[in-house]
Amino acid sequence: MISSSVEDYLKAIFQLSSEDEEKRVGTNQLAEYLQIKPASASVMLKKLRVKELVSYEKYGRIELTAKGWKIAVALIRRHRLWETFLHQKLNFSWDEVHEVAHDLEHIQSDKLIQELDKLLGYPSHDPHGHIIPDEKGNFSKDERVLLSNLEGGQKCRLVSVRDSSAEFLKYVTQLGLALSTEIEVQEVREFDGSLLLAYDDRTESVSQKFAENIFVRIL
Amino acid sequence: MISSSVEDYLKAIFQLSSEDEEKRVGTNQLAEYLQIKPASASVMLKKLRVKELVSYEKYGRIELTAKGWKIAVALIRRHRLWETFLHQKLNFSWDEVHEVAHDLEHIQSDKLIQELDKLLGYPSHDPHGHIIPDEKGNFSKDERVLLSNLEGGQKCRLVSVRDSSAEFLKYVTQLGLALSTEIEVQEVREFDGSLLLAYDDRTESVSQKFAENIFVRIL
DNA sequence: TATAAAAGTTAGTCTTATCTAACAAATTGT
DNA sequence: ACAATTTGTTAGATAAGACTAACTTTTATA
Repeated sequence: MISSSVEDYLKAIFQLSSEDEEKRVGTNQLAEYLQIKPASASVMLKKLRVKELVSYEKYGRIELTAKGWKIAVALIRRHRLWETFLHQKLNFSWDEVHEVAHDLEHIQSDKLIQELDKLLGYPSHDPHGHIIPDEKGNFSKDERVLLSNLEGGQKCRLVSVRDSSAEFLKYVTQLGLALSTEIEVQEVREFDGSLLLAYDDRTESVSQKFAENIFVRIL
Repeated sequence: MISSSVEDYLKAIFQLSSEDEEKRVGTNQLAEYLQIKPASASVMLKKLRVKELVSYEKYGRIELTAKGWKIAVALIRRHRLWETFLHQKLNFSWDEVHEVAHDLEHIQSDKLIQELDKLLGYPSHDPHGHIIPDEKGNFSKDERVLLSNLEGGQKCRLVSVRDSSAEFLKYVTQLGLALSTEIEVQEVREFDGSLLLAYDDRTESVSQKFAENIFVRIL
């Protein structure tokens, strides 16, 4: 009925839209995210519009319709449930789950997802700390903030990562950080925005860019 | 690297070849099995030959090369492990597992399959009683025979089904038969080959065609 | 053994999703 | 405000895998 490619496009638009509330999603950005050429994205977007999955005017900002949104959220739900499965049941580390989950998420079977959810005990978050939408597509939003927004002296708990690439996750792990690690921001350097962090009896300095990819809950 | 379509073809050739040891596999048969037209199969076969996955001469019988065989067996292993997973962990009945497993089997990740195998406790058979090849592609052959080959008075145990279609499996279930049911063949009618079976305090008559799709071990 | 039927192949078309090259619109900067 | 840059679009090509229609080879049968 609906192809994997189409699903990927919708999910990508969703992800890009939610990264920054008010940032417009454009053809180039989408193409870059999907690792294809802008021309290909442009062609596909026209088809998605015909199918009423996205809405936009030529050269304008791209948005999902209600129909497109539903499909995207269902896909995210499936992706995160599979990631959780891989991590929880099949001993995949958090930097290994993404690729395989990307293939698994395209399998269309309501029963499969419902039962998977049950098997995992209806988890609320995936191994990267991302919220798993429920069957109706409800996202319980949790108040989290980027580590880069904190100031010296504040304490927080790591709740999720923004970048789920294996590369970044390995780096995080190497630093001894994980979900729910309690962190104290000891200092923020004006000069380059780097932060000095204290956690678990260690002290590490991280770049601003790093901090922009870590979500925390302030304590 | 290797597409789902190619995998499907190889698996189909394998299945058809093992159905009847000495029956030749042809284009039409393959097409019928895969639910496509013979012309499409013909074109694809040419490509598979170029890739050295099958060997045959024009208009001749189709056979897998060692390379093709390996891929087919790996696919069967994945298929049967997924079926077992769906049945054992996700409450799918034996007539529901096939379709979803068909999608799942195409996901390529060695770790995924290894860990799945471990999670399931290294099962030897799938929910239809079919042997699951090991990682090296070893098939421990078990001596089983078609129910249709038995004679009146013989006792046996149901070990697997030949047809895995939902339709057939529902019928089997409806008759109160399942894997490991102990059956006594009370009578075989010369006239139409139908059998009178006794098992679990009931007596049922089944057609020859039905009996040709049930594998048993003689007791 | 000649011929009809069955089985298999080839040629050409279609769809989906990609690409490159060329072009058009929008945005930015001076 | 107009040129330069960035962003987006169109046209035409390609690859995979399916299709139909027409043709060829093999097999079965009268």
